[in-house]
Amino acid sequence: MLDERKAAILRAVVEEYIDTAQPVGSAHVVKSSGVHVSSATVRNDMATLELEGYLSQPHTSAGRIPTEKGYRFFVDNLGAPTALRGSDAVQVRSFFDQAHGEIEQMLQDTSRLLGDLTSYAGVVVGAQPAEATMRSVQVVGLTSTAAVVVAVLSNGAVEKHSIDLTQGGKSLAGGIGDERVGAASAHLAAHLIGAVRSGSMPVPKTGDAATDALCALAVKALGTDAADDPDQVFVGGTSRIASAFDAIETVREVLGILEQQYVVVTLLRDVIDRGLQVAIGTETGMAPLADCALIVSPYQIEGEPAGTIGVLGPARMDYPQALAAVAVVSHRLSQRLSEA
Amino acid sequence: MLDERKAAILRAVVEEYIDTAQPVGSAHVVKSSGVHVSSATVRNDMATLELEGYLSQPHTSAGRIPTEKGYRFFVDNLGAPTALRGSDAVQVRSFFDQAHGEIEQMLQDTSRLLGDLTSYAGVVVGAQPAEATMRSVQVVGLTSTAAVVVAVLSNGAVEKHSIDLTQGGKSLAGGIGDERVGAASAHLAAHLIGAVRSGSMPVPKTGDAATDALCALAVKALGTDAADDPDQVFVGGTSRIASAFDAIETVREVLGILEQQYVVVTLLRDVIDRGLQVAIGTETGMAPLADCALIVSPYQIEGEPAGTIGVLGPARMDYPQALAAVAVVSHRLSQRLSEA
DNA sequence: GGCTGGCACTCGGTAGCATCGAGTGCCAGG
DNA sequence: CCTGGCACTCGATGCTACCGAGTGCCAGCC
Repeated sequence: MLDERKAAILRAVVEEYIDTAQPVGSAHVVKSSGVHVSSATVRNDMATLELEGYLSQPHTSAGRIPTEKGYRFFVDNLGAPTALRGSDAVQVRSFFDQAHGEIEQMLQDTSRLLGDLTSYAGVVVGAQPAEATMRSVQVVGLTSTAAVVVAVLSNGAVEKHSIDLTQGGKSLAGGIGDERVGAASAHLAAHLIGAVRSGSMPVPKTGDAATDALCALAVKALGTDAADDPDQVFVGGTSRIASAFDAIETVREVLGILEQQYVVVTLLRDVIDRGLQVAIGTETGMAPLADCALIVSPYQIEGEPAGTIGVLGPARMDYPQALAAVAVVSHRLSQRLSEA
Repeated sequence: MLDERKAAILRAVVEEYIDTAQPVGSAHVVKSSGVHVSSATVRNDMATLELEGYLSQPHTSAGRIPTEKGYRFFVDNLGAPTALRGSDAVQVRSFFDQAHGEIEQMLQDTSRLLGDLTSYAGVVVGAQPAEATMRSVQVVGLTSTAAVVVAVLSNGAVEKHSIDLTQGGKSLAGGIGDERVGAASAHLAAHLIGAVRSGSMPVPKTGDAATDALCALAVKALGTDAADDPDQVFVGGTSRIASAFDAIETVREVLGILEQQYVVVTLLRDVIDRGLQVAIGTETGMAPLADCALIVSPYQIEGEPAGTIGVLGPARMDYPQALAAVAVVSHRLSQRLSEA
């Protein structure tokens, strides 16, 4: 463990570097850290901190820069969470007061809100309605070989899946008439409404091969894990990534990551699963994010874990501010989604 | 109009500049343009071209760069459309052969495909099902003060709108029971199925105030113009924007535009409405896109105009390649969406 | 033992300067 | 009207000198 003074020095270096993106020298630390010792003493301590891996030096005659370990110590020792800036608090409040309508739209807007609050990229992974029960199930025929299943879940989510009837084996080979679609729709409604959505929902046979085949396709479509549903990832404020790094190549790589919804979901889930709230650099597990930090927080609906929000920015991120933003938004979002 | 040789010189400058991003000198033009005159002659012509606004000079002793007008002349005189590169043609073919499932997913993937083909950002604006008829309308209650209307349209689109019953005036003030939701659902289905979706769909009164109020809310929700539905905009390959410009500020601005779905829709629509296929620089009507070019193409479903695809890249874009990509993808997409 | 003032040293950044060369404009002659 | 020739421009490149922020270390002090 670091002694009091070294911790203060480290903290000062991190804060200064976050602010200026310039290597921090011992003189600056003396001015800003509140430790009342000479710069020579600070230098000695900084040398030790470098030896222990908290700081590094871009070149001999420059100041120090925090390492990943340095940032980690910093966030682990932040102490009491900061409050949001007043104007930001107002923005969050008015956002959630005005929020209404489609949940997807709201989550998308929330990702943008996170971006606005932090000047980094905001990410929202939507609720996985795994535990929801079905309120309505309906099959609607479009052509003789295409149909859609639409299900409304108890949490208000609407799921839609296309069905290609040519996939349904020989009993559907010739297409299917409206009456059988109707029969299948009624049959599914009768047996699935009230059931928990899952990968294996038993539906009894009707005796009619074509109707049963259609039901089977519909059930299969409905059972597809919603976590794989790419509509459930929302990223906002990506343009801010361009301001966060000066190496254009880094910008490209980070944007490339954010484009891949599946990767983003996995990333957030991994971090949450490891019990982290903040992942710095290699802690994210993704090489292109070596210069990034990620802050995550789960949110709940009616107390049940529902999804994750996060902020992705440079490792030299304003952690107190970003942590506050993520915490507040996660809290307000949970509230908002639970009250409906 | 430009004489033969000046046109050839201009073409050579544009092509070279697109390739290298370096100002092009008279000597290079002689080598690459096929005009068999001396560099001095080319210089004279280039001076004229500059005077007429097709070229500009970053500074006195440098080569020439195409102006917006120069690019415009270039694309207007491209002649026969180029074919896609072989490998790209294969990629398009296999993409559409494998495409299946949800239309939203497919459009999203299409935007990514466009990005891959051109190395710029791909944009797809989804079908506006304004002309579609309703195949199914359903109201599902969630709580005593919230419900959703779900409509399936003849083109396979599923529309979902949340309804907040507290907005429904005093007849709904106390919430509403399941039986009335059911009544409203049946009533709407009876009168709207088969109707063209529009902003004003008449629904007769039932005589029950609460049911009528709910119906009114549902109809209003359904009538909302689908063009405003932000789910209908898909942008892919944004990370490539980072490679397309060297000024990081430009990257930020362009990404900022692409983030605003409403702006993107408007942008594409404006360009299409002006009858353009290519919009260069200020032709886009957006100041931050001064260094960009946009290629658009509408696509059809069953011969009916359905939406727009496009590619946004730097003004020094590989126009032949990008035009070919947009044309082919638009064609194949139309085909694919019509066959279902 | 730990802190401090002092000092020599390092090395990236900047300014000044000469040089280079790609490119131009122009002109006189074919 | 085209061309070879030529003087000129001006960004890019490379060199040198220098500055200064910052370091490491040491001898001395509390």
